[in-house]
Amino acid sequence: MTLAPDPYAALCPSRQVLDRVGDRWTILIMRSLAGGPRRFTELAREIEGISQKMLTQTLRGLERDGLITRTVTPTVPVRVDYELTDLGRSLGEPIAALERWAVDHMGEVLDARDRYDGRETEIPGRQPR
Amino acid sequence: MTLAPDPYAALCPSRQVLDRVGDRWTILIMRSLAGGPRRFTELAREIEGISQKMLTQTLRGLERDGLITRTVTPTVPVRVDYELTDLGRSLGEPIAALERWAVDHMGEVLDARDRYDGRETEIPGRQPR
DNA sequence: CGGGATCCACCGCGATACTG
DNA sequence: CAGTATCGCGGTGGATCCCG
Repeated sequence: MTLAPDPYAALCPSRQVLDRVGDRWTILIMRSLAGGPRRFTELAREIEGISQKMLTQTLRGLERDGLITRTVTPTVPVRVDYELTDLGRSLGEPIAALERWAVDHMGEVLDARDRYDGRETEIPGRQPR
Repeated sequence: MTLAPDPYAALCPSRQVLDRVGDRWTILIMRSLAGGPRRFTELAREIEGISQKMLTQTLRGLERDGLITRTVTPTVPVRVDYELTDLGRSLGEPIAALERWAVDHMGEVLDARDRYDGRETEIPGRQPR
């Protein structure tokens, strides 16, 4: 920690992508934008539960990574549109693959969890019968 | 926030998968285990930078989700082997897709970042030339 | 060897208030 | 409308000690 602040950042590219994709809001925002350009308030409305701070922050990160564009129309009041870039759209494929896995296997995961949690909360001397 | 502690957990299955896959260590552990069963200390050695607490914690989570098995051999000292389940292995595919995207497009992302950061730190009156 | 328990520092994020 | 600025809390993870 004294030498390198984050030794993993430079290690694998997948780590960097996962840091983007893995956070709570990126996927939801990109899914919204997959339906076409969106204004700031539209995104805030479509993505239930997001704070305006996190929306701004995540959008900045996505723009920085070249996954979306931010277009300001200097009317009064100002209008800002966000839109996926080709790069952003290309990321949609692997994400979709992950979502397909989730949908296909979520049942098994949930079952596994039930089994695991059930085992843990058993009273040791008690027979399950 | 007063009604539901986490309204997103129940919303989409992809969210749950991403919470697993997205954290710092899951991918690294599963990649290690893709090479065959591993003991606790082997994992700790292969995955540089992980604390023993996070290794334990992440392994528990993976076991709970049915992605890995934990086998205890009651020798002295005890021996514990971790191994991917079929379910765990099946998750390898979508993850590999994501990693392929990362490798293929990391250059573009990095370029985009440089451009973005460059713009922001420009002195307004100064011409870039 | 393979953990569990505890303590603590950090900071991510929400809430709130203000602005062009 | 689309943000920025500030404050404060809670949870995450590292460090350390202990145990079967």
